[in-house]
Amino acid sequence: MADGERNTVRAVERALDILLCFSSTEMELGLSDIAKRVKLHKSTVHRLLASLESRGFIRRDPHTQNYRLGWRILELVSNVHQSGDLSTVVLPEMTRLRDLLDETISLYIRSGTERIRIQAVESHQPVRRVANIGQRLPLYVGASGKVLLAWSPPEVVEQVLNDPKIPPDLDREEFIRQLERVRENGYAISIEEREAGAAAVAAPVFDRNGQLVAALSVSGPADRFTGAATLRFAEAVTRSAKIIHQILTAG
Amino acid sequence: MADGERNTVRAVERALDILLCFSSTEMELGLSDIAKRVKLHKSTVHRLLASLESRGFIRRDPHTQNYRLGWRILELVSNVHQSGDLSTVVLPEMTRLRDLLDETISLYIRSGTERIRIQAVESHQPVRRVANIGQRLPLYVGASGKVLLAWSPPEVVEQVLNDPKIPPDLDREEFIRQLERVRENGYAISIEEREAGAAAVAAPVFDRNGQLVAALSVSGPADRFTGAATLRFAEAVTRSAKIIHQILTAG
DNA sequence: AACGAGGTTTTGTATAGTGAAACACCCGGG
DNA sequence: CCCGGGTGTTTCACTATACAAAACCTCGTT
Repeated sequence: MADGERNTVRAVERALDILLCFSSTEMELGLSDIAKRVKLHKSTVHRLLASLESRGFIRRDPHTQNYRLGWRILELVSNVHQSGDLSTVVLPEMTRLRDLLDETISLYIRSGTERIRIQAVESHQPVRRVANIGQRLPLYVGASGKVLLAWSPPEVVEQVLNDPKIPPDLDREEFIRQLERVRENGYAISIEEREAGAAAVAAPVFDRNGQLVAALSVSGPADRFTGAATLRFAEAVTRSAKIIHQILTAG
Repeated sequence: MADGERNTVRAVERALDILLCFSSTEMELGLSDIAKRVKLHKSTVHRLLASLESRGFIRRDPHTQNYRLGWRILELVSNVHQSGDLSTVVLPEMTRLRDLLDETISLYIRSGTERIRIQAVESHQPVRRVANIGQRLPLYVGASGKVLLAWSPPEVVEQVLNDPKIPPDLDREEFIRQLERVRENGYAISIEEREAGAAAVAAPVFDRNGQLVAALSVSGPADRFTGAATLRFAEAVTRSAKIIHQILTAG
């Protein structure tokens, strides 16, 4: 349904692709910039931008006249999270876990062949893992990715391993064995696997029906994720995942 | 340019109107619901929703199959505010003011004939003003609205007073006199003007060129906004507005 | 069974969306 | 001065994309 190839409106998809140009670190973009990124003619982009601007999703910076995200996004964001939602319900326990470990706590869900960080509580330490809510990351790398795959149906693992973006040298059988190990351990560890200098430990969060709903992770600089600390993190994150499961079961 | 009547793409505007159905308190909506709200045929709405879903702006709740805002909004929101931005720069001072007064502090900008709350720090009190970032409100009512108009060009005041949404019984001359009074005082007070039980005091924030950029307001339950307290709030909010002006001038 | 509610699919058509070109403006260099 | 390169804005001929209506499907209720 949501594969984007059927029964959709091309003009709308193009406009949304323009909007997504602003989801990276770029703050302001000019018309030609955007046209290059989305590979459309300038005049088409100009019109699509005018449409986005007409509804407040895009605005023009008063000084530079470059395009920026509009305030309308703010208006919507309070409705993405809502009470009773997973991302809201888990926040107190994530905050408690952050206070216990003083590392950055993130909650990921799987969306297709990616994971999305839908909630985060950052460490207070000067050197910490920065955690942008909404960020999308691969599933085939990192502790949380492995947790999300370890408890997903085999078709999902297959789909991920068939993703063209996957490194050609990834050993499928070794990867499957890793997922088995994650299931046995009940958590996953990654040391500088996705990003140099960064490490994480993640545990699965199950809902009231025993279905995987999210991965809870603690992440930070790799030099703080060694031997005894890693085990301590694993215990704590696993315990919190169970507490969240109880909350979801009771709620 | 951004009046939405020229050189825009109708399909895109329609899709965005659908997205805006979710900006009120509605969390989930069905196809027929949405079609009624935007006054389009079901099949059109179905296609537009599929387009929004293809890019992650809309998702379907796994249990109810109703439509909800997608996670993509989260991904964008971190780019609406950015360091160096007004809404980011003022946050420490707003937090300090909230801690001083223990009332909700908001920052509004004018956008056309409306005001938008672009930043907020809520009171800790059990009964407090709730402040949703991104909310749009009229300019012709409320302390912040009057502040934003009092320092706007006359054409803007004219435009606002000609807005069809304005109450027919609004006394234009009295309103103009109120704006003059606001300019003399250097702040505005509103008691149960926009909303029963709620009151606010607001002061103007100027940029380095002496141009009005925002209104800083303190708001809460009306019964806490009486005589001496109101004056105290006025002094404090005006002082903070000046501090913000200094920050903007220095930065 | 019929009916009404919800959502999904199909289809003919005309108009809405498109891209290319022209235009406007700015800047820097010769 | 002209030229070229960059930015953004406007116009217009053309056609295929977006549309709405109808049909269809499922489910629950009477």
